[in-house]
Amino acid sequence: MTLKQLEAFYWAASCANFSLAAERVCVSISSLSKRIAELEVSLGVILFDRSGQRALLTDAGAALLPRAQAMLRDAEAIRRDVTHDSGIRGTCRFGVGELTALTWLPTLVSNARQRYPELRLEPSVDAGSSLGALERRVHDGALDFAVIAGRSSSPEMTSVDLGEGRFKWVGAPALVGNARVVTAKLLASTPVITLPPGTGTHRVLDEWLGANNHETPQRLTCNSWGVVAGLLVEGLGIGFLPVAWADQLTARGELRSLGTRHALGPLRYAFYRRRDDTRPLVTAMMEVVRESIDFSVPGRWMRR
Amino acid sequence: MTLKQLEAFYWAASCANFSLAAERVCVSISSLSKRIAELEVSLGVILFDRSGQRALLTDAGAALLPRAQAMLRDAEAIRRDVTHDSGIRGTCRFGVGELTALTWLPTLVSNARQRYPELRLEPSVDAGSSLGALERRVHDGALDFAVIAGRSSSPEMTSVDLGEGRFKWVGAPALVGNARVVTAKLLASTPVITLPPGTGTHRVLDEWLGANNHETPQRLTCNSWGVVAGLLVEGLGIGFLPVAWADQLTARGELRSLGTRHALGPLRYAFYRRRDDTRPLVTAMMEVVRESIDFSVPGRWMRR
DNA sequence: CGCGTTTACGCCTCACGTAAACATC
DNA sequence: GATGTTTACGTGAGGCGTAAACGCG
Repeated sequence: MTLKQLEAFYWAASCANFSLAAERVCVSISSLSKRIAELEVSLGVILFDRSGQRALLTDAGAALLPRAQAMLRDAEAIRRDVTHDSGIRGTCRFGVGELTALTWLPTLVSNARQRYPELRLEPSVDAGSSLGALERRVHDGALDFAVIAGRSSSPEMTSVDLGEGRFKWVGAPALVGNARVVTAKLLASTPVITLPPGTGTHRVLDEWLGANNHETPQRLTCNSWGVVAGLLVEGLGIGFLPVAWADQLTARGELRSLGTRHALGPLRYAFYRRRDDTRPLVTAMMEVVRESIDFSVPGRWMRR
Repeated sequence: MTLKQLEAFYWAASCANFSLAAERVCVSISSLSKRIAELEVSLGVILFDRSGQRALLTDAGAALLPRAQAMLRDAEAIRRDVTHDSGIRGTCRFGVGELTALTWLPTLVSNARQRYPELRLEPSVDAGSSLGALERRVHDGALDFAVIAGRSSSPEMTSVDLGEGRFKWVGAPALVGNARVVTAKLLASTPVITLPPGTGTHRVLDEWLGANNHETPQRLTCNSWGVVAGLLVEGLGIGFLPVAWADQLTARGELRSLGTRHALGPLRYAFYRRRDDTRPLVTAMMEVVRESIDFSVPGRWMRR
């Protein structure tokens, strides 16, 4: 039994498949498989049930899992304490939505690089695909954490609230004319440009429509905030943008702000991580996220 | 950092020198040294101060020691629990005095072999050398434990009381004639045959002499109980033997029991182990010792 | 046939022991 | 010179990745 074997086993048991685990451990799938097989020989116990297509933990494997985790945690603690070093190094893969990517992600990367120079960051931007995609990738072990709108659905995940983003209704001056508010008539005559169903933003729209008893208007969706803003500026419909973006474009005269009876609900963001992943790396990154997150950034792509 | 490196480090730090540690780990001194050197490189810390003749723990090494021990303990616990196995295997080196060796040591070996068939026992009999020899060998790491008369002197050792052995004065019929008690006159005219100074038995004699205000008689010492008994039977002096031995030889008529005003003090035996050695192996062996120890065994060598 | 895991195999590193060298007392 | 540790070095096992094979859906 070696620490390498325990590490291979732990990640293989924690990730969706050996492939993802092998990436974590930075070895080939073949080596990962062999390390696990050797651990099984060493302990004289079968850890995975290979009868199916994917390897599943046996009871013995489930019994070993927490102990292996404890060993790895202790080993990490030794490296950290004896070396007098944060121990935050290696690779950190995380996911964010496109809105985050376009606003405070650069701040996050900058802060993280400054605080943990030896940490290699691999942000993965999920461009408005279905809401659960990032969460699933965290759950599968492909990502260390994700910043997502909404709360966790799986009991194996934990989410920590990070604050909320707010939106403002806007429309191109040429489209809305003298209108200053979003009326039922306006909604009936022009499409709402927003993100696709399944995204947090789309849900904000649904809730707003329900609260205002509006009929469902025609929707024009695109999975890119940049494109959404562009379409709005082009006057192809009305919609809402993050407050900072809306203010900037309104100040330039490219868009006009539209009032509403009820304000758009906020979009709450949360830090998602696997409940059983207690690595200091993830907690450290959560702190960096907390101090980097800022919904008032106008978005770099706008600074033409 | 590997478990092997931690193991090498732990035993090197716990034993008196690398030689003894290498025996524990069952590798050459060279390999042990290299493992430690590699651990130092891996952690980026010097663990031993090699300036002197013997390697001494540095502060960093002292900080690592308990953590390394914890890691090894956990690793052992995994092997034990996952394998559903006592985990008592390998080699157990221990020391006993000659009196023990001649009485209940066979019982101990038998019980231990029955209970832990995979455990290889290496008893080391200390034939009446100085009292501290066995204790020092335990302290140095050459032995896992020892059964010694008397209590621990070092704060790094713990001793657990195991019971007491009692003695009876005897003399050969031809020597003592009609005498039935040990008198000052008898002590003045004939030597006392016993173990050498520094042994627990010798101390029992000293205390008895003091309690009875006897002058120090002539002593004939030998580091072998067998020889002592033989000399007594041959009538070369008086002395005392473990009760069971004395009774047996008295019943055969080879010796005659001698009364005294004050009885000989008991010789208390204790199980000695290093305080910081918390291996289940040692505790398990202590249990076997407790159920094997029996001072009423007449001693196998007597069954001619 | 795709996906996930294992096996085959050549390569090369690394860990081992023997023996010599080194250092301290 | 005795004791204790490290270095030199040749050898062999074992861990690695590529690529092919296997097995389940």
